[in-house]
Amino acid sequence: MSAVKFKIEKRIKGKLGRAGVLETPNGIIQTPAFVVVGTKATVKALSPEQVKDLGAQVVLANTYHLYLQPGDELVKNSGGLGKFMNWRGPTMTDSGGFQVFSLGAAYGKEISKVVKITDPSLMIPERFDDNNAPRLAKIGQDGVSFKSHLDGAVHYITPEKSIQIQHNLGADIIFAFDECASPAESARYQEEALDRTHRWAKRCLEEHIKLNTGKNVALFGIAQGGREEELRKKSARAISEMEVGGESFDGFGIGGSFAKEDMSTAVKWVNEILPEEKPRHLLGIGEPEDLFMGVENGVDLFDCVAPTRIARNGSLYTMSGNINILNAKFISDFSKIDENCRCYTCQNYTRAYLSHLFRGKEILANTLASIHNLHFIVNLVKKIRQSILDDNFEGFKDSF
RNA sequence: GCGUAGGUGGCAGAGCGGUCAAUUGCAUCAGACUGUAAAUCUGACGCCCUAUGGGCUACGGGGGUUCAAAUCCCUCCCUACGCA
Repeated sequence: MSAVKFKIEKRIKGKLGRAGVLETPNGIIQTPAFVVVGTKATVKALSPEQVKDLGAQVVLANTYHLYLQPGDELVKNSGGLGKFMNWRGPTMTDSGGFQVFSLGAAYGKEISKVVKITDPSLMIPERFDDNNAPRLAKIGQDGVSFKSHLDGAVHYITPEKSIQIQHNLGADIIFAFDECASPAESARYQEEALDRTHRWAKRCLEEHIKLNTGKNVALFGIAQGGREEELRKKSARAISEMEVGGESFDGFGIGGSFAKEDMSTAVKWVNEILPEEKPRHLLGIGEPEDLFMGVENGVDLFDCVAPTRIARNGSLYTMSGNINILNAKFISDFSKIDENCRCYTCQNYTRAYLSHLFRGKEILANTLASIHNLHFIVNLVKKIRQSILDDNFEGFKDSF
């Protein structure tokens, strides 16, 4: 029996998209939904009340970060992630799999999970010095050794360890420990990494079943496969069919790197295979246009650091594109960030004031900007959901 | 009035004969950011042009020494501190 209940309420005709309800022990999530990222058990610059008020339903924290600081045992002793950070609602934790990438192959390089260069041969310079390039995460026999970015201490994380940590953190939904392979890696490596992720997924499931007796935690498996159709489909099949003693994953994450152009096809390949009665989470994706793409292709959950990160750097979402509030033209612009926005920031402050706060490096700038961007994204997904219920997804998408 | 230390690009502050249109920080002007190494990072920043090159004007003002001066000398102006 699954720890979470997922019910599909309505589908987009002729597409994979759907609107549903995901029930967790700590509350329900109306999907599609945007999961707000609170890596270190805090949504940067915001109080949980502010996160709630802007419309967020669920937050996602990170295994690697909380394991290093303050430690998963401490979070457990405090009563669990939700209690610890005073978030009354559903919670999730990522497994640390992304850090295998961000602190490993991507460390010190200009590669991220959304690829700019679509010709793989042009990316070879990024991998030529793989063995010499400094990195904080190295893949070992049956796990990954992380050199802490905080103090340099080495920690070996295995799939079992990640699951143990996540059970200690105590979120409602946890993820399998995977390898988010760099898009700059060769085809052969992608295949190797995929097999490794599958082996790890099995071990995660085994460990989870062991630890979940008498508990009610949901484990999502992660489909990888980079940009290759064959690998994507292979992974979707492997993860959805994976079973240990009759038990399988409660839902799925779609991980790995994409190019903007082929993100939709990649997501489609995967979601056509994943069992439709279980929820799917597109990991780390969440620019406005990506949300339509994801929902249309069957994604139920998104998370992304972009809204909060770019907010702290002065970029703000508007219906007519991003603005950089630090630009000189906003110094004495007394209009709202976005004319029709109903967020707390737009209801009470002007662009000129935000401009002033950013220029003065006032911490309130981060708070007000984060509220606006999160409100924009969280509510955009809510509107998309409503459009599905109203049989008007295409219409809403076009109007946006 | 005398003595001492100084006057350098928006600000602070290096440089003390050629490699100086001038280190660096801040400010300014842009850009980037997609499972958070992130309140971070990158670029531009005297003027002009046929612009990975060329020209012009510049280190308080004026004059001088030198092949060559932000750097040395003279003089004037200004600032800070000390003494009358």
